[in-house]
Amino acid sequence: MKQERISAPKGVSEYVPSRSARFEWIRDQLIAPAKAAGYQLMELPVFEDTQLFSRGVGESTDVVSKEMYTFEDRGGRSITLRPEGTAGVMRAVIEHSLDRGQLPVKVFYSGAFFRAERPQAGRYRQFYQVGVESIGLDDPAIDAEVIALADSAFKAIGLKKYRLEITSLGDAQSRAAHKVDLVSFLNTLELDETTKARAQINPLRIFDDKREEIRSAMAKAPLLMDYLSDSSREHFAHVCRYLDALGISYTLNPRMVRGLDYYTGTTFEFVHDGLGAQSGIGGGGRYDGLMETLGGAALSGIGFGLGVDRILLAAEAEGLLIDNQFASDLFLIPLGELAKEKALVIAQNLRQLGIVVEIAFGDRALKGAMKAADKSGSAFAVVLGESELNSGVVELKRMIDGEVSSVKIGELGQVLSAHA
RNA sequence: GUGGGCGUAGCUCAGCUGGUAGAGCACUCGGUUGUGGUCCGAGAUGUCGCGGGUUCGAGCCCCGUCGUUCACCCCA
Repeated sequence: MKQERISAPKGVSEYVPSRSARFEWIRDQLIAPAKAAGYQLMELPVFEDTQLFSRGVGESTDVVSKEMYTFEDRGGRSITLRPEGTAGVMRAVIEHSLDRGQLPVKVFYSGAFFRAERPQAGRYRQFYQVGVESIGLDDPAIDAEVIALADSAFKAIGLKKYRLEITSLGDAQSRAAHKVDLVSFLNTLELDETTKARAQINPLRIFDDKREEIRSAMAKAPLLMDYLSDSSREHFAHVCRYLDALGISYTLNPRMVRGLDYYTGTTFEFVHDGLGAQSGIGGGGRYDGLMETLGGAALSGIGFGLGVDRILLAAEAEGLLIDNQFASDLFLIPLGELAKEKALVIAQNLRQLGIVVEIAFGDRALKGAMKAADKSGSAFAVVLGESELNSGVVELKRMIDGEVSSVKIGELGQVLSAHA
C-alpha cells in the first residue's frame, strides 16, 4: 500500500549529494583559519533554557521577541532552539569555569541554528553557522585577529565580491550620551506609527531603514562615532591600524545596526553582493556586558557568526565550486563471485593506506560498471576477473586518457599512493 | 507577521481559445565473448502539489489549502 509522503518542515535548508560536498567543503574552509589560530571546538546543545536568550540576546530584539522556537518540555521547562551561538558559548564558559584559566578563552563552533522567520533566499528556519569567540581580554589586536579569521576563510574559498563594514558602538557611556541626542533628533522628524514604535525599542534601528525619505532625513542624524569616549576611540583606532597592517580592506559604516543587543565597541559585518536581500554572510563584534548579564565575571569578549548557507550561495554565485574534489582514487570492478569477495578485501587494505576506493556492486555488465567508474570521477579503474585472480596482476587504467599499466595486486597501494 | 510570482517525469521546461500528457538532459539495457567518455537503438518513470467547485469533459477556469520563490520586516 502506498503511504502518504512526508516532507521536510517549512523553510529548512538541507544538503544531499552532490551539493552536500560543497557544503562540507565551505564549512571546513570557514573553520580552518580558527583552528590554525589555536581556537578549540565547543560542541553545545541546540536547545537551551529560554532565559539564556531572553536575557543574553535581549528581550527587545526581533530575534527573541518573535523569531524563537520556544516550547515546554515534559518537565515543564521552557526550552528554546538556539537562534544564535554566542549566548550558549558564554553560558558554557561560565558553567565550566573556562574563564578561570588562561585568557583569552578561544573557541569555535559549527552547527545548526533556528529562527521562525518567513523563509526567503538565503534565509532559512534551520540554518548553519560557524562561529568563533575570544573571551576575557580587551586587546584590540584580538578584534583584528578575529576579523582576519573570517576574512582569510573567505579568501581561501575564493570569494571576491564581498566587503567588510566596520564601526564602533563604544562603551556604555558613549552610547548613553549619543542616545539622548539621537532621540531628540528623531522627535523632530515626522515618522509613521510603526517607525516610531521601532525607534522606541532601539533608536539606532532607524539608521537601517531602506526608504529613501527616511534615509535622507537620517543623513543629519547624530552619529555614535562622534560620541565615543577616549578609550573607545583609541581602541577602535588600534583595530583599524591592525587591519591595515594585515592588508584587510574595510569601509567604515557609522550607521551600521546590529540586531543583537549585546554588542559594544568594535562591530562588523561582511556583506556579499551576489546575493539577494539577505546579503550578510557574517557578522560579529565585541560584547562587554554579556558575560556578567549571564551571571559570570565581568569579562569582555569578541566573536562572529558566519552563515554557511549564504556563503555557499555566494560561492556558487561567483562560480567558484568544482565538484570533483571528492572523487575517489580507484574504482574496482569485480567479475564473478570469487572476484567480488577478493575485491572487498583489496579495497579494505587500500583504504587503510588512505586511498579512496569504490567497488562496482550489483553484478552489472562490464560496460555499465565502467560507466559507473567514469561517473564517479575516479582517477583509476581496475577490472578484477578470473585471469587477474590467477595471475595476481591487474591492468590499472588511468581514466583521464585510458592509459593502462600492469600492476601486481600487492603493489596497487604503492603505485596509487605515488600518483596521489 | 504583510504583500506579489510560481507549483506538469529525478532535473529544466513545453502543453493551442478546456477534449483523458510531451521534449531535452539524466537513468537502465543493447549495438556479438572482459573495459568508460562520442554516436546509434530500445526502455522505465507522472494520483499535472492537495481538496473542493463549474462543465458532457479540467493540467488548463473558479475557490480553498499546502509548498516554493521574491520583496518588506529581520538577520547568518
